[in-house]
Amino acid sequence: MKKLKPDFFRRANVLQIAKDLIGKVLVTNWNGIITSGRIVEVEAYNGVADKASHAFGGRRTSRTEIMYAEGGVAYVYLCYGIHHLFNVVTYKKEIPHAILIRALEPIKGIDQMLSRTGKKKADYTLTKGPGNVSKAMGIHVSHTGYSLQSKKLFIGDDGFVAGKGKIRSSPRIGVGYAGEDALLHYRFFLDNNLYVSGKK
DNA sequence: CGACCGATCGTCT
DNA sequence: GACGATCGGTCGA
Repeated sequence: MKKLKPDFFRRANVLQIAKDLIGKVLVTNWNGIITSGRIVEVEAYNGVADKASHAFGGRRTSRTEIMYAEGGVAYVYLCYGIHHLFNVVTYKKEIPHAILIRALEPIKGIDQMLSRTGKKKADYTLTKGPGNVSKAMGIHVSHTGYSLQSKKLFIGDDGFVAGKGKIRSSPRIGVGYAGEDALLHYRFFLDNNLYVSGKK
Protein backbone atom coordinates (compact mmCIF):
# COMPACT_ATOMS: atom_id res chain seq x y z
CA MET A 1 0.00 0.00 0.00
CA LYS A 2 1.24 3.48 -0.89
CA LYS A 3 1.52 6.02 1.90
CA LEU A 4 -0.03 9.36 0.94
CA LYS A 5 2.72 11.94 0.34
CA PRO A 6 2.97 15.35 2.02
CA ASP A 7 1.79 17.03 -1.21
CA PHE A 8 -1.56 15.28 -0.89
CA PHE A 9 -2.23 17.17 2.35
CA ARG A 10 -0.75 20.49 1.28
CA ARG A 11 -3.33 21.38 -1.35
CA ALA A 12 -5.43 24.52 -0.91
CA ASN A 13 -8.87 22.98 -1.41
CA VAL A 14 -9.79 21.29 1.86
CA LEU A 15 -13.09 20.03 0.40
CA GLN A 16 -11.25 18.25 -2.40
CA ILE A 17 -8.81 16.67 0.05
CA ALA A 18 -11.73 15.56 2.22
CA LYS A 19 -13.40 13.88 -0.76
CA ASP A 20 -10.09 12.31 -1.79
CA LEU A 21 -9.68 10.82 1.70
CA ILE A 22 -12.85 8.77 1.29
CA GLY A 23 -11.76 5.20 0.52
CA LYS A 24 -8.18 5.71 1.77
CA VAL A 25 -6.83 3.60 4.64
CA LEU A 26 -5.92 4.92 8.09
CA VAL A 27 -3.19 2.86 9.77
CA THR A 28 -1.78 2.91 13.29
CA ASN A 29 1.19 0.87 14.44
CA TRP A 30 1.82 1.32 18.14
CA ASN A 31 4.64 -0.94 19.36
CA GLY A 32 4.13 -3.28 16.42
CA ILE A 33 0.40 -3.62 16.97
CA ILE A 34 -1.17 -2.78 13.63
CA THR A 35 -4.76 -1.69 13.14
CA SER A 36 -6.22 -0.22 9.98
CA GLY A 37 -9.52 0.80 8.49
CA ARG A 38 -10.96 2.34 5.35
CA ILE A 39 -12.11 5.95 5.72
CA VAL A 40 -15.84 6.12 4.93
CA GLU A 41 -16.82 9.46 6.48
CA VAL A 42 -15.04 12.82 6.96
CA GLU A 43 -15.82 16.46 7.65
CA ALA A 44 -13.88 19.48 6.38
CA TYR A 45 -13.18 22.53 8.56
CA ASN A 46 -12.34 25.45 6.36
CA GLY A 47 -10.01 27.67 8.33
CA VAL A 48 -10.63 31.13 9.76
CA ALA A 49 -13.79 31.74 7.68
CA ASP A 50 -15.62 28.70 9.06
CA LYS A 51 -17.69 29.36 12.19
CA ALA A 52 -17.64 25.65 13.05
CA SER A 53 -13.85 25.53 13.13
CA HIS A 54 -11.82 25.84 16.30
CA ALA A 55 -9.70 28.33 14.36
CA PHE A 56 -12.62 30.57 13.32
CA GLY A 57 -11.64 34.21 13.09
CA GLY A 58 -7.98 33.32 13.47
CA ARG A 59 -8.42 32.10 17.04
CA ARG A 60 -5.15 30.75 18.18
CA THR A 61 -4.57 28.98 21.48
CA SER A 62 -2.23 26.30 22.74
CA ARG A 63 -4.84 23.70 21.84
CA THR A 64 -5.39 24.90 18.27
CA GLU A 65 -1.82 25.96 17.52
CA ILE A 66 -1.15 22.74 15.62
CA MET A 67 -3.87 23.65 13.11
CA TYR A 68 -1.58 26.43 11.90
CA ALA A 69 1.20 23.98 11.09
CA GLU A 70 2.14 22.74 7.61
CA GLY A 71 -0.41 20.21 6.31
CA GLY A 72 0.14 16.50 6.95
CA VAL A 73 0.13 16.29 10.73
CA ALA A 74 -2.42 15.03 13.26
CA TYR A 75 -4.64 17.24 15.43
CA VAL A 76 -6.28 15.24 18.20
CA TYR A 77 -8.40 16.90 20.88
CA LEU A 78 -10.63 15.86 23.72
CA CYS A 79 -14.37 16.31 23.30
CA TYR A 80 -16.88 16.19 26.18
CA GLY A 81 -14.05 15.12 28.46
CA ILE A 82 -14.27 11.58 27.08
CA HIS A 83 -13.73 11.30 23.35
CA HIS A 84 -10.50 11.84 21.45
CA LEU A 85 -11.30 13.21 17.98
CA PHE A 86 -8.73 12.68 15.23
CA ASN A 87 -8.19 15.36 12.58
CA VAL A 88 -5.76 15.79 9.72
CA VAL A 89 -4.24 19.27 9.29
CA THR A 90 -4.11 20.40 5.64
CA TYR A 91 -2.80 23.19 3.39
CA LYS A 92 0.12 25.34 4.45
CA LYS A 93 1.71 26.94 7.45
CA GLU A 94 -0.42 29.64 9.10
CA ILE A 95 -3.61 28.49 7.31
CA PRO A 96 -5.62 26.34 9.77
CA HIS A 97 -7.47 23.87 7.55
CA ALA A 98 -8.42 20.50 9.05
CA ILE A 99 -10.39 17.37 8.28
CA LEU A 100 -12.14 15.28 10.95
CA ILE A 101 -12.13 11.52 10.35
CA ARG A 102 -15.61 10.42 11.45
CA ALA A 103 -15.86 6.74 10.52
CA LEU A 104 -13.85 3.77 9.29
CA GLU A 105 -14.60 0.32 7.98
CA PRO A 106 -12.22 -1.97 9.93
CA ILE A 107 -9.62 -3.85 7.88
CA LYS A 108 -6.81 -5.11 10.12
CA GLY A 109 -6.51 -5.77 13.83
CA ILE A 110 -10.18 -6.19 14.62
CA ASP A 111 -9.39 -8.25 17.72
CA GLN A 112 -7.21 -5.42 18.95
CA MET A 113 -9.99 -2.89 18.27
CA LEU A 114 -12.41 -5.01 20.26
CA SER A 115 -10.10 -5.09 23.24
CA ARG A 116 -9.43 -1.34 23.05
CA THR A 117 -13.12 -0.51 22.95
CA GLY A 118 -14.24 -3.21 25.36
CA LYS A 119 -16.78 -4.49 22.85
CA LYS A 120 -17.64 -8.16 22.62
CA LYS A 121 -18.21 -8.57 18.91
CA ALA A 122 -17.39 -6.68 15.76
CA ASP A 123 -20.41 -4.88 14.40
CA TYR A 124 -20.89 -1.54 12.69
CA THR A 125 -20.58 0.36 15.99
CA LEU A 126 -16.89 -0.57 16.29
CA THR A 127 -15.57 2.35 14.21
CA LYS A 128 -18.72 4.40 13.62
CA GLY A 129 -18.36 8.01 14.77
CA PRO A 130 -15.19 9.98 15.54
CA GLY A 131 -14.96 8.97 19.21
CA ASN A 132 -15.11 5.31 18.33
CA VAL A 133 -12.55 5.68 15.53
CA SER A 134 -9.91 7.03 17.91
CA LYS A 135 -10.72 4.46 20.56
CA ALA A 136 -10.50 1.52 18.17
CA MET A 137 -7.30 2.81 16.57
CA GLY A 138 -5.63 3.68 19.88
CA ILE A 139 -5.36 7.37 18.98
CA HIS A 140 -4.94 9.74 21.91
CA VAL A 141 -4.61 13.51 22.40
CA SER A 142 -0.91 12.96 23.02
CA HIS A 143 -0.58 12.09 19.32
CA THR A 144 -1.29 15.69 18.32
CA GLY A 145 1.51 16.91 16.07
CA TYR A 146 2.46 13.44 14.79
CA SER A 147 3.52 13.51 11.16
CA LEU A 148 1.41 11.35 8.85
CA GLN A 149 4.69 10.26 7.26
CA SER A 150 5.42 8.42 10.49
CA LYS A 151 5.49 4.62 10.53
CA LYS A 152 3.19 4.67 13.53
CA LEU A 153 0.39 6.77 12.10
CA PHE A 154 -0.30 7.31 8.41
CA ILE A 155 -2.89 7.20 5.65
CA GLY A 156 -2.40 4.89 2.68
CA ASP A 157 -3.90 4.22 -0.73
CA ASP A 158 -4.57 0.56 -1.51
CA GLY A 159 -6.11 1.24 -4.91
CA PHE A 160 -9.71 1.35 -3.71
CA VAL A 161 -11.88 3.57 -5.89
CA ALA A 162 -15.33 4.73 -4.81
CA GLY A 163 -17.88 3.98 -7.50
CA LYS A 164 -19.33 6.88 -9.44
CA GLY A 165 -21.90 8.74 -7.36
CA LYS A 166 -21.00 6.77 -4.22
CA ILE A 167 -19.49 9.75 -2.43
CA ARG A 168 -22.33 11.79 -0.95
CA SER A 169 -22.26 15.07 0.96
CA SER A 170 -24.34 16.63 3.73
CA PRO A 171 -24.16 19.27 6.47
CA ARG A 172 -21.80 18.47 9.32
CA ILE A 173 -22.87 16.77 12.52
CA GLY A 174 -23.18 18.54 15.86
CA VAL A 175 -22.25 22.05 14.72
CA GLY A 176 -25.59 23.78 15.13
CA TYR A 177 -23.85 26.64 16.93
CA ALA A 178 -22.15 27.65 13.65
CA GLY A 179 -25.11 29.61 12.27
CA GLU A 180 -25.30 29.61 8.48
CA ASP A 181 -22.03 27.67 8.26
CA ALA A 182 -23.83 24.72 9.86
CA LEU A 183 -25.70 24.33 6.58
CA LEU A 184 -22.63 23.91 4.36
CA HIS A 185 -22.17 20.50 2.77
CA TYR A 186 -18.75 19.90 4.26
CA ARG A 187 -19.39 16.28 5.30
CA PHE A 188 -18.55 13.50 2.84
CA PHE A 189 -19.35 9.82 3.17
CA LEU A 190 -19.65 6.59 1.21
CA ASP A 191 -23.23 6.00 0.23
CA ASN A 192 -24.92 3.07 1.89
CA ASN A 193 -21.96 2.15 4.11
CA LEU A 194 -22.93 0.64 7.48
CA TYR A 195 -20.13 2.37 9.36
CA VAL A 196 -21.21 5.89 8.45
CA SER A 197 -22.53 7.69 11.52
CA GLY A 198 -26.00 9.14 11.79
CA LYS A 199 -28.93 6.95 10.91
CA LYS A 200 -28.84 3.21 11.32
C1' DC B 1 -38.73 4.48 16.58
C1' DG B 2 -37.44 9.42 19.10
C1' DA B 3 -36.21 12.11 23.16
C1' DC B 4 -33.50 12.63 26.89
C1' DC B 5 -29.67 12.03 30.04
C1' DG B 6 -25.25 10.98 32.36
C1' DA B 7 -20.34 10.46 31.89
C1' DT B 8 -16.22 13.45 32.43
C1' DC B 9 -12.51 17.13 31.90
C1' DG B 10 -9.57 20.36 29.18
C1' DT B 11 -10.19 24.71 27.39
C1' DC B 12 -11.68 29.25 27.09
C1' DT B 13 -14.22 33.33 29.20
C1' DG C 1 -17.71 28.30 35.80
C1' DA C 2 -19.87 26.81 31.52
C1' DC C 3 -19.63 24.01 27.77
C1' DG C 4 -18.28 20.89 23.79
C1' DA C 5 -16.84 18.61 15.95
C1' DT C 6 -19.86 12.33 21.31
C1' DC C 7 -21.71 7.88 22.80
C1' DG C 8 -24.57 4.53 24.64
C1' DG C 9 -28.06 3.55 27.57
C1' DT C 10 -32.91 4.13 29.15
C1' DC C 11 -37.56 5.51 28.94
C1' DG C 12 -42.04 6.20 26.82
C1' DA C 13 -45.21 5.93 22.86
